[in-house]
Amino acid sequence: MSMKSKSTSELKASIHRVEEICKSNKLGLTEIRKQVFEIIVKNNKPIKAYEILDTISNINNKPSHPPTVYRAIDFLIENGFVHKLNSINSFVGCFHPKAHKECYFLICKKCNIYQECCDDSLKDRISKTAIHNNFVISNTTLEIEGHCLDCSQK
Amino acid sequence: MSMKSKSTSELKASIHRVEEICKSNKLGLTEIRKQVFEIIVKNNKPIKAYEILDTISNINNKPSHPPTVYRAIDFLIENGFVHKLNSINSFVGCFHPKAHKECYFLICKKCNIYQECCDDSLKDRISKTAIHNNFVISNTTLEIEGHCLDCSQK
DNA sequence: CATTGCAATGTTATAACATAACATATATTA
DNA sequence: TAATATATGTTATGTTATAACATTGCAATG
Ligand SMILES: [Zn+2]
Ligand SMILES: [Zn+2]
Ligand SMILES: [Zn+2]
Ligand SMILES: [Zn+2]
Repeated sequence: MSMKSKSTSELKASIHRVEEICKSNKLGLTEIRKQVFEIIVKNNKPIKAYEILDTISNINNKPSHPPTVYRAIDFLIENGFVHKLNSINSFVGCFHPKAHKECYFLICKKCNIYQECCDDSLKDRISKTAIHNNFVISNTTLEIEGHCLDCSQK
Repeated sequence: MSMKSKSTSELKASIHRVEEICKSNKLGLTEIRKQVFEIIVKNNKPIKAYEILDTISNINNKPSHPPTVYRAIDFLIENGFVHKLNSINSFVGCFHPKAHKECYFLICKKCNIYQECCDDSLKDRISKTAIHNNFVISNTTLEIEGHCLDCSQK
């Protein structure tokens, strides 16, 4: 599996999926929340909150403020549509929302492309480590930084 | 293995170990760097940069500034004596510096105690995931948040 | 023993990331 | 419609981290 960016149809499907989930779960996918989600997924790479802020300000031709963006992000994260990458203070779209609670990531330091890598074997291994330490997991941050195939060949 | 805090003798050993490593590797363990390391390891729990700043200002009876603390932290991280927990913007001491490049963590959200959990099986699993994705790892953030045994029983 | 170079620290300012608090608007629903 | 809840606007501020440049102290070189 290479770390290519998403195709237009994948993006559209992803947006549509979020709309459907919101509809069937009676979640208010407001204009702002939808805009923020689209900005994040269409970016292909992890995006920063203030980049989203600039983008949304440009789109709407009027300045938005940090709380607007952070609130939308909070909504999207709470519902599993977006993840925060703590190691780089950035946000990415989830391409399999509701599939599982946690997602793990590969992040290329060179081209900034990222990839979700949520194998079960990894999940199991983390789970076993927790059990071995009598620890009850509530959430996991796994962010693997390095170089993707393309970038390590250059 | 429970998540108890370190004993006084463990702390002393940890500080002594860093001194020895610096001596034999000709690393300048200056007064400030030593102070910051001691503040971090003696804290037992993840500590924030500005808490270190306050502590060091009190100890020396004169105000220190952010760059002073961040520079010391950088030195300590570079040499593997301290880790940053990205999920909580905090710093912890390493109790087996140079043993391996990456450390993984269990962090109790209730009592804030943390535990390094660097099993090889976990490392291998992460390594396999990277290989499977043709990805070359440079550094890994694995932070498992939840509740320790004591806190989940309360 | 200058002088030069370098590593570390001091200092000031500001950048980057995030939230508090309260006002206003918009949508539900009684 | 009135009451309630949900979402957004707005201002200000809190928190985390770094840039940039001055100063110090110490050791290598001539
Ligand atoms: Zn995901
Ligand atoms: Zn790449
Ligand atoms: Zn460690
Ligand atoms: Zn605990």
